[in-house]
Amino acid sequence: MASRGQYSTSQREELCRFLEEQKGTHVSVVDICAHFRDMGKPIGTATVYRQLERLVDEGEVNKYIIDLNTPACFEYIGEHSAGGAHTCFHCKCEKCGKLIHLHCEDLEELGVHLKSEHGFTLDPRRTVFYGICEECAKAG
Amino acid sequence: MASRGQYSTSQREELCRFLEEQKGTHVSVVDICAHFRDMGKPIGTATVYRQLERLVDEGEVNKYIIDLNTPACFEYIGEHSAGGAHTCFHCKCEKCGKLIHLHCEDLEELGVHLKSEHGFTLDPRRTVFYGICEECAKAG
DNA sequence: TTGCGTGCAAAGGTTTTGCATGGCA
DNA sequence: TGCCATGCAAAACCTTTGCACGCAA
Repeated sequence: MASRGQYSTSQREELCRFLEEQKGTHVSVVDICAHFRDMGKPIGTATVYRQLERLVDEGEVNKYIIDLNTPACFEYIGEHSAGGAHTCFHCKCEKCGKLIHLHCEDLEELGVHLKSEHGFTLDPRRTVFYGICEECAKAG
Repeated sequence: MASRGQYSTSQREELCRFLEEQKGTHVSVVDICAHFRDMGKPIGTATVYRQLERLVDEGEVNKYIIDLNTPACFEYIGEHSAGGAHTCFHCKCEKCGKLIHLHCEDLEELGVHLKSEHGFTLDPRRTVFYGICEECAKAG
């Protein structure tokens, strides 16, 4: 969908391309800026934020809020994919602080269950599972 | 269980009492500070943050993040459920802010799944499902 | 030419931290 | 007495905003 009355700039193009390449992971604004700086073609932070906001509105990108004091994560999910928008879940280790991204089909059940049994519409983008990761559990 | 080697101060006592009185709603750090300032017995912002952090660790208080650029919300949820009896999950409505307590057997599966499939030990006390509650969903 | 996009710098607001003081046990 | 908690102020942090310039259409 062509944006209504909005321009397509080289920065936007490159940002989109980069996000698509990262499909499956997420990146923070800092990551993005660092990438383009390293490429020798820096993009202003404000621009990145503004374009990401548009992309989120357009449904091409998901924004994840892990917690305060952790920069937001962004993930490309494809063209305003009405139907199969595939969002992922997050686990945050309370010990080491590591963030784990889960693309797990079984977890979709959770949303279904909450909806049918409890009438609650889960928002996976805001939901974070807290606990202890495998390594920390082994370490004691 | 007395906190291990930690003191109980008047600030902590008063903060706890205030939070208990607010049970069912959520308050921000700014709300808390304003309350005690109005009472003529101000408590430093840093102290409030530090005590809240302890209370969250102890499982007596939940911390909610509605979105970045909105101060975090805190809510008293009761004494440390130490023994573990039945763990209670929480759903937070992003629209009306309502907190829903779920005592649901089926949700125990979530912990089992995360453990067996992803090696992650879920901490139900700190995990909050974000989304839209039934009423708000109907209201559109 | 029109007006949106960019980029820099500064502001905005929340949360954290350093350090000296005060209070609990 | 020893150690933790407090409080102030400053720092750190992410994110937003103002404004002049540049570029797409």
